Amino acid sequence: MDKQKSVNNIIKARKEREKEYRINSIIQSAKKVFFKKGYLKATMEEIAQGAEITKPTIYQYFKNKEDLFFSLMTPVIDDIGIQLGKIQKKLDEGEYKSGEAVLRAMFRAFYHSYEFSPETFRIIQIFQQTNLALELSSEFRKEINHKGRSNFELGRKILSDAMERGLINRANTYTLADLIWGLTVGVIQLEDIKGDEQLGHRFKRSALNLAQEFFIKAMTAK
Amino acid sequence: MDKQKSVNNIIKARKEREKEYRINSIIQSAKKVFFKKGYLKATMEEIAQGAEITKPTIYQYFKNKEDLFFSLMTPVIDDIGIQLGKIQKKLDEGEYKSGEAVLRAMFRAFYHSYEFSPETFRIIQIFQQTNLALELSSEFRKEINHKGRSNFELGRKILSDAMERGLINRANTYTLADLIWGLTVGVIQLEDIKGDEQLGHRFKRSALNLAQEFFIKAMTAK
Amino acid sequence: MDKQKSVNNIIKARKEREKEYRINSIIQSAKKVFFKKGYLKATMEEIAQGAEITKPTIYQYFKNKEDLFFSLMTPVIDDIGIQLGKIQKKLDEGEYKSGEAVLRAMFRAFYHSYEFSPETFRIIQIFQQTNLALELSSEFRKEINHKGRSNFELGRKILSDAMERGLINRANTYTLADLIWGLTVGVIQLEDIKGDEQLGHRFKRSALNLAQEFFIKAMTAK
Amino acid sequence: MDKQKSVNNIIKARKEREKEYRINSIIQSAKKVFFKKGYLKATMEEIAQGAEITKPTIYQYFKNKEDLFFSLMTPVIDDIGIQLGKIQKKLDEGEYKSGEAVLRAMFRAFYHSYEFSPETFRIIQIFQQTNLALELSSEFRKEINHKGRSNFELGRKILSDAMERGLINRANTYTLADLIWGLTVGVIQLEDIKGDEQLGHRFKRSALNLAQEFFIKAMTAK
DNA sequence: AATGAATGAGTGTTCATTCAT
DNA sequence: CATGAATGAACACTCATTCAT
Repeated sequence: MDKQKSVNNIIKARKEREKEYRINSIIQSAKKVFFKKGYLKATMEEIAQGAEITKPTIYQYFKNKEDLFFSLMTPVIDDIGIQLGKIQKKLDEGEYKSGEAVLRAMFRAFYHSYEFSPETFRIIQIFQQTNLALELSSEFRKEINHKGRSNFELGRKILSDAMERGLINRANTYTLADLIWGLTVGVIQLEDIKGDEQLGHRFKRSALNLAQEFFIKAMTAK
Repeated sequence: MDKQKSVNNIIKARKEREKEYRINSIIQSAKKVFFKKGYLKATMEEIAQGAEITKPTIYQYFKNKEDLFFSLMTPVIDDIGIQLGKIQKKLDEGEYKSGEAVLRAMFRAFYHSYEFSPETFRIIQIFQQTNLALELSSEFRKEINHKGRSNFELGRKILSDAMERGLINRANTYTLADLIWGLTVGVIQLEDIKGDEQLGHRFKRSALNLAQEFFIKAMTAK
Repeated sequence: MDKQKSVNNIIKARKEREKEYRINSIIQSAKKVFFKKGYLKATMEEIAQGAEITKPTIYQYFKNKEDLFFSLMTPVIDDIGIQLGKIQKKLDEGEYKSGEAVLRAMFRAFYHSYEFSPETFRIIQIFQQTNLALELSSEFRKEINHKGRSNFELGRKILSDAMERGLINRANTYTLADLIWGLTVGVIQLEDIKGDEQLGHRFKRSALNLAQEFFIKAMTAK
Repeated sequence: MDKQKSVNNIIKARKEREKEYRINSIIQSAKKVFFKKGYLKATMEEIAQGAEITKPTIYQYFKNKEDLFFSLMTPVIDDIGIQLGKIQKKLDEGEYKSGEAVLRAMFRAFYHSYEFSPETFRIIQIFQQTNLALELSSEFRKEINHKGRSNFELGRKILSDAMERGLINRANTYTLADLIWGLTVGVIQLEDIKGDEQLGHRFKRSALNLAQEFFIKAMTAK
């Protein structure tokens, strides 16, 4: 009997794996399609084809197009939050000896998700655009906006703590946080576009690096 | 008979005026609607209503939705080109005494169109998004890309000239030009979004100013 | 110039006629299809085909499926209301010499719309069914329910007035009004079904007539 | 070995019981859902959930949605047939002393199923609607229609026998049978609708009672 | 026997675009 | 020149039904 039970468990585990695999393949395909087409132009049909399934199967795992889209966003935003949390902790523990280190870490927090998965990162941009234009059902909108705001506040906190500790120059933390985020997104976006046009791959990313250097220099200059 | 001819001319002139007026009202309405809804969500119907005409009339003056959209873009890109041209000229004539002045002028060149008409400026962002997603008919795409590239080259030229003259520090001009543009667009975009959420109006625009200050400081630091 | 104006008027009038014709052909087709298939099974496609147009054209004249459906209902309900109104007026003016005349008139008020257009009448039945099951947008639902109730109240008023005047026997007017309506609808419904099955065409309608006779006899019996 | 056999029988019996229990729980759930939603809006999913099983299990016991639906109908129709059969028998045996008693019994035959289970009764109404609209597979349609007709003939027979015996006035039995059935269904239907709108619960059912009184009075009047 | 998963076939609705007037 | 009217092509989403396990 125990044997039977363990066989059942094995089957159950396999099914679980397959389910996760399925969800994952949908997510991967959705990422690609949303990335390539934007929210509105992306069709469930194309996403399904990319995942090698049929449309209705998507609806088995995701309530609707919005739900699917937001499922892509959440991990990125969460990831940024986690990275920022780590910085805050290290800062609290006095592990940063220079403002440069703090700022570099912050930039990396944002840049991290992009490096790991540029497609996913651009989902955020698409959200920012979509957010302006579409009436997204507030259910998800609220959640996302909440998380976004919470990340923003975390960033501000880090900056103001770093100021308290005399690691970086004083400035309006709202403005600063905006600047870092806007700069990162704007430059990445531009690079994406240029990348599409094959206009000099080797220069990609260097703009962002340069931006950081300038930013850091300015914020730590005596 | 001469009298008749001149009457005809007057009528012709009026018709011309009316035509321009009509085109202009379409463009103004299109600007608003594209701004508010993005390219895909914008409908010809809504644009027509805003221009107080009916849908088919738009097609009298614009080949299709794309054509209309690009008609909005061109002046903005041209405007930036003109501003950059002026800077180049002043630079050639040795009128800039400091790197700060040059860079400030460059930022203003980009920022100019936004300040003058935020709606129009955002059309460019929408284009950047759309460009990635839509299969835009290459006819316009080429034209726009050509102009964009030409602006980019103009910007690079200004930067490298300024370096030659020892006004700003040496750096990769490709990267620098990207940085200025990406930073401007990214921060404006962010401010637009935040503006929608009413999350602190007074901080708007200051992020962009701060970014410029940092940038200038770093590029002119000894 | 007057000539031109009158020509324009003629054209305008023709267009008006054509428009009404179009709307009418949609309504006729919708009637048939809703009648044949019921609300849910009826498709906009089939209605369009019946009207010899394409689907989107329907949406030029009707907001959506519901709107179209209710557009069919309203006239029938209104017609009944008008018929009842006439009865009330004649009753007020003392024109009915017997209870039999009043009741016969009431039955005819309901039966009138069926005789004139059985399809349209059955729409009401479909509404009653649909009303139970579907979440119809309350906008229309309210309007219809209001009219229905108002007809019901009108019927009750006639009955109670007739009682006051000693024309018919006293009874609960709520119950009576329900009875007349339920009986009419129920019998017509049954006849429709039987008619479909070709089970004795000559008996059709006689059931309703018989029901009326019984009803009248009972209500006017000493 | 006999022991084993009897154990097997016990198990078999249990399985049989469980199977019946399962079928019954599906039927109960289906009744509720069809009642609430009508044939088309009712989903197999919701029926399954109500029966605390999953969709495919339904297909173990019922060929398809239609089959399930008709499985609900048959008992109601049979019940009416049984009630009518009893009346016929009593009539044959001369147990009815008055026409009133016969007619009252007939009404009760129809009303019986409604009183016992309004949900089940409304299935019949839904069938009448659905029958008109859907292309039901003729297999079941025939069976149902046969039973329906047979009930109808039974009703006619009772009426004509009662006429023969001088218990009720003479009239066309086809018409009369239609009238009784149409009246019952129509009034119940109306009451159901009104019940939903909470428009006077206490008046419910009284319309049907009143209808019966009128009917009886008219059929037995000298 | 029961189920998780998958899917084919459909349906209402929207919108850029065209055309006769 | 302007427009009322029409339409082809899409697309999100649903559901009865099947199948491997």
